Amino acid sequence: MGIAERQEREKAQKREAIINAAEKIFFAKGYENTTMDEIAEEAEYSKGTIYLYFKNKEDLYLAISARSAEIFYEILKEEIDKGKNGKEKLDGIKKAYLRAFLEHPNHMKAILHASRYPAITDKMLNDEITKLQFQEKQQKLQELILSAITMASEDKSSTELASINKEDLLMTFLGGGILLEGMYKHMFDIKDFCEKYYKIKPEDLIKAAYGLLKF
Amino acid sequence: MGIAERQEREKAQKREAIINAAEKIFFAKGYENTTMDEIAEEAEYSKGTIYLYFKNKEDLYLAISARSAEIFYEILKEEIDKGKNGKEKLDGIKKAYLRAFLEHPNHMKAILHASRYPAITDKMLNDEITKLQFQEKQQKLQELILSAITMASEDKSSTELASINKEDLLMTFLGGGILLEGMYKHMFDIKDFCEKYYKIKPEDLIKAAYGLLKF
DNA sequence: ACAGAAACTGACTACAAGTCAATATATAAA
DNA sequence: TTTATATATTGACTTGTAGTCAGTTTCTGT
Repeated sequence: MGIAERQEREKAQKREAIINAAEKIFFAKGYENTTMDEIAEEAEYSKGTIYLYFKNKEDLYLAISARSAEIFYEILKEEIDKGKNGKEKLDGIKKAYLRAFLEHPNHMKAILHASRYPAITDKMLNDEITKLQFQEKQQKLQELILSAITMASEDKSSTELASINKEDLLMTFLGGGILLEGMYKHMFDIKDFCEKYYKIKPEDLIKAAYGLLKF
Repeated sequence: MGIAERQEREKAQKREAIINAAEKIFFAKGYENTTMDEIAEEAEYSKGTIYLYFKNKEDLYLAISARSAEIFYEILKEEIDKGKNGKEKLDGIKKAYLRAFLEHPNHMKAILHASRYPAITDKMLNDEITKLQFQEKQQKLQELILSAITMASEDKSSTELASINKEDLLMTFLGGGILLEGMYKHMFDIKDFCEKYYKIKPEDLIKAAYGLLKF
């Protein structure tokens, strides 16, 4: 039994090592200009081995995107947790976006770029495990943001926020995510997307998206 | 002289025809899944001919992006012009973004996707003609938005907007453009980008970008 | 020590971007 | 009208890279 566990651990470590090598090359040269041979060389494996751990080039890039999403989530959580009251927590969300882009430009780029590649989107929409992981993260993110909003709207000291509808605010973020190209392929098919993914009426999403551009 | 003019006109028409064919295939199958042979067949030319009109695949896609930017600009102008006062004109900006995404999803996608491809960005940054065209459009867009803001801030009826600093608002849009991935490649290298392109301090841009996420 | 499983390799295949010598067509000159 | 020159077009070819797979090496249990 110990052996099987060790084997699994080693496999995961090798996978990580390949992702590290790939990340290095991808970030330095860009997706299109990176060859699998280069990644293989950097990882000190043959190309065939890379394909034992990842279905194809896009799948490997997806792994980097997933890691990037994790980084963003951690920053978001950290900034929200830092806030002492609702208002501060909401400011934390904005701060997190900016910190993420300034401190981890390549990883944020990876998140935004993931949706470009058909195979990545396909896997996200059709592969059960990937889909579940994605939805789980998505939900954690929503809960985090919603809790900040809830606290802000219950916060007596911030009079202007107290009157704001919680669901509207959440939708603002979801709409914002779509406009920001978030990780979604289907941002463009807004009509379909609303119903399929968020199960809300497009009009409501549009209303929410308007909110994002409010100043 | 008449002949030379006709030749030029025909050349432009052929170019347009190729762009139309390419647009059809790209929008139907996506950039990666489209081959130059397919485009050539749709355009009823040989592949070699396509390369007489466009340097490469990315260059052809850039032409579609440019057309898309034109469409967006027209919608933006239309919605801003529709507004009777400053407040309505500002609302027009938001409406334009949403109309554009709902009515021309593929073209908006083309705008967002252009920055992904190295050769496209390269041409935008290094080819003098492309650069000039891009900056010209950029400026027209800025003027359009700025005029709406100016009018809004001078508008006696909208008390809340009267106090807002014009430059701050403009920067909010520029920052927003960056966050939205606009058409910019260098959105990610924020520090460099601020100084090179807009000649403003990053801190100011960040302040402006915060504004975008304000609710 | 051996058999079978698992991990790994790199030469090979398939496919698509981009090239270019050859060909066809249009224009100008004689 | 004929010929020469310029311009437009072609598609077979070259090149580069993603992805495969038959063969080899290494590990594990008996």
